[in-house]
Amino acid sequence: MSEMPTAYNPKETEEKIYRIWEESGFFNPDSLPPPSDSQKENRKKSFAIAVPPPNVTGSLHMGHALNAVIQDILIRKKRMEGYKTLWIPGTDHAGIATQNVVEKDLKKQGIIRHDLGREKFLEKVWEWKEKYGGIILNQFKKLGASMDWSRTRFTMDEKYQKAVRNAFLHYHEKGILYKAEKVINWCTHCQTSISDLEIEYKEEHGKLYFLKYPLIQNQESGIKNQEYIVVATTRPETMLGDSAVAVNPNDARYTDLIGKSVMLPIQQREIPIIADNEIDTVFGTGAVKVTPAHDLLDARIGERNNLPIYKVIGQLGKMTDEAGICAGMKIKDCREKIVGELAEKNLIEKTEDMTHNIALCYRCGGVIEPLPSMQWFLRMKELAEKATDAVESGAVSFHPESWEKVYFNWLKNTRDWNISRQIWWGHKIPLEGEEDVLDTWFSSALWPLATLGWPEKTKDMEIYYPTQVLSTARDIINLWVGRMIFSGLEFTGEKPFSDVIIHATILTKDGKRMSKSLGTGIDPMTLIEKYGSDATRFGLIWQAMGTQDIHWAEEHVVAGKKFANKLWNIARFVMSKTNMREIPKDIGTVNADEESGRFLANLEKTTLFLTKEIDEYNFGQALHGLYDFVWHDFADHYIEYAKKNDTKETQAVLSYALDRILRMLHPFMPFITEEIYGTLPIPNKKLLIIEDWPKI
RNA sequence: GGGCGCUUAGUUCAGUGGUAGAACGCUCGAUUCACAUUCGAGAGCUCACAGGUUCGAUCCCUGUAGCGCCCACCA
Repeated sequence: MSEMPTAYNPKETEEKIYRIWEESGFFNPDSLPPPSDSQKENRKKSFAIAVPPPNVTGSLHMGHALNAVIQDILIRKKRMEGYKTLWIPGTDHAGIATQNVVEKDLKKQGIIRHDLGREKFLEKVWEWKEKYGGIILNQFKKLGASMDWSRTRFTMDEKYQKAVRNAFLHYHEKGILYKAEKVINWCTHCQTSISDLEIEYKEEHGKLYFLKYPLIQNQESGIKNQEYIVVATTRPETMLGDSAVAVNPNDARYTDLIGKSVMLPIQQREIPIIADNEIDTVFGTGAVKVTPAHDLLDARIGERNNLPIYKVIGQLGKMTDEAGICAGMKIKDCREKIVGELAEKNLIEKTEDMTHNIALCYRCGGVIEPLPSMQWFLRMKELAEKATDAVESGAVSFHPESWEKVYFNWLKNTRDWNISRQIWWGHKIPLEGEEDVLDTWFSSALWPLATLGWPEKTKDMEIYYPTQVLSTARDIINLWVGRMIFSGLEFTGEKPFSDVIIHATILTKDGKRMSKSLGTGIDPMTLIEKYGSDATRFGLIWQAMGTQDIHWAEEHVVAGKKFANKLWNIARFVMSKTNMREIPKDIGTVNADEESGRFLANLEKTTLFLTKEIDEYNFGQALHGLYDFVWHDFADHYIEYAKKNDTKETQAVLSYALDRILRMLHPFMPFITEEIYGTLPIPNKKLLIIEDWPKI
């Protein structure tokens, strides 16, 4: 005890302790020592988590930190309970996102991607990956994550490429992969297609133009007293590519006009008036100009009615030759010109102000143009059904359960998945003559499989698949979780994991999104530097009470630091009072007085509560309960009592309680508990990380 | 347009069909004796609002308001 300073110093301790853990090899389930008697039964079972691989675009943010701590708590508890416990680390190549940050970085040096050429550019990306991938993994260590580093994976490492190739070819042979020219979301900045899930919408003030399309009047038409049909649009420039006007078949205003034609102004093209059920009778005039090339709804209408496609907007966001008088112009200029022309011809009935959503790329913020493009698609129907069944049957469950709705909703409505991307950084499509790469989520979808060695029939697959827990943020439930579930089922016939934990989102104190670019982000590493890793973990979990978003408050990290110091001093006191050589194995043998009995009953109750709350993924509740017990019941109350009643019995209770508290607290605050445990004079003790979880 | 969540102390949040809680902050006091990163005491919440169910509602139901999020092709 005398060698323990009065204040706990995390800096000195944490690095040392992490090294001891790494050297022990206990993060790797293959090198666990033989189980204790109480661990024996569980050792037959495995408990595995594949960490959601952070993008190699930068460093860990608060969400990563919270998620890592949640997983580490589960892993550490299971390890103590005796399970073959495996936590697989890794990083994600993050296609577009990484390509973008590297491009930005090169731009500072005045270099453009195309100057370098594909090969040289990819070298630069790999350099970036080495640097930032390393930083990220090191940050996990700082957080105390007990990951098996010998199994570290990257979504583009050699074996992973094999897995991706295998998956692609499987779908291909199965016949649910097809190549087609369809209207997709095209990012004019990234110069690639992106999936529906990669779009962000931003509200913008704009105008709704009411355009008059002249009806073609001839003897057959029989049209009387009506010269125009009026269509409403926010994008007048796309009229250059119109191939029809559509109305709802039940719209009495237009019944007579269905089957008739209009003369498309400027282009001077005769186009039909058709009926389509998807037209909303309430919006605008109830008559819609149909541009099959540049709108997803119009594309469907076009397909149903066999309309010709006029591609008037090109991949660079400029008007094409088919745009006639606007060929080569920027979209904005074209709009001005078209509006001018139409106004001159008196073909604009009116304009109205309106706010509407414009589609932006979730990575670069560039404008998304829907346009026809030759792409690879994965047929989703059967896969979505598999993914739905897995959750409906209870094979996979969400925590909190309410997220299942979000999941089902997407699967029910999802369209075929555009999996090809026209960027450089990613998995190449494994077919002869194909230059494109795969959507980064195509490879992410294989994460739980590929990290265990699939498609090889590895020992790891046998032992650890399916994994148990997948913990992540809500915003990638569909982007990632759903796709992992159907991939797992498709390739192994088994779910990839059984429990999906959707953790809270960390916001700023006033409920705003944490964002690096807005300067509202907090760096978890700064907190660790300032308060220590245990305190940071404490602060994160303390606020993670459930589904409620966290309005981040640093004072809880301060509380964590104080708590660590409290624990330190509890240990100093207990060691000064007792002989820890004699921790009673079974406290039932201690002939305790009434006060001690009450305290011990509380200890049992807390153990029970804690175990239950962790098992139910209520981490905040678990920590609050434990904190309360340690500080108030143990320190404030029982230690004070033991000072006044310094007997063999109270000493036994003190040492018994300290030992157990260290075990219970270890998943939450692993460094300090290991450090204290290491100073206890107990013969033949092991590292706390593999000691028994207290049994009730 | 659909769906979801939230509203409880100054702040961040728990919680329960029957005296309303924690942490931090605040006030007052203590202190050689594990810890001042401490200890003790205390002030502070008509549980968003309005109805309803109930012997009893902060909790259950309905509605209203405010805030936030997700999904969707309002051209």
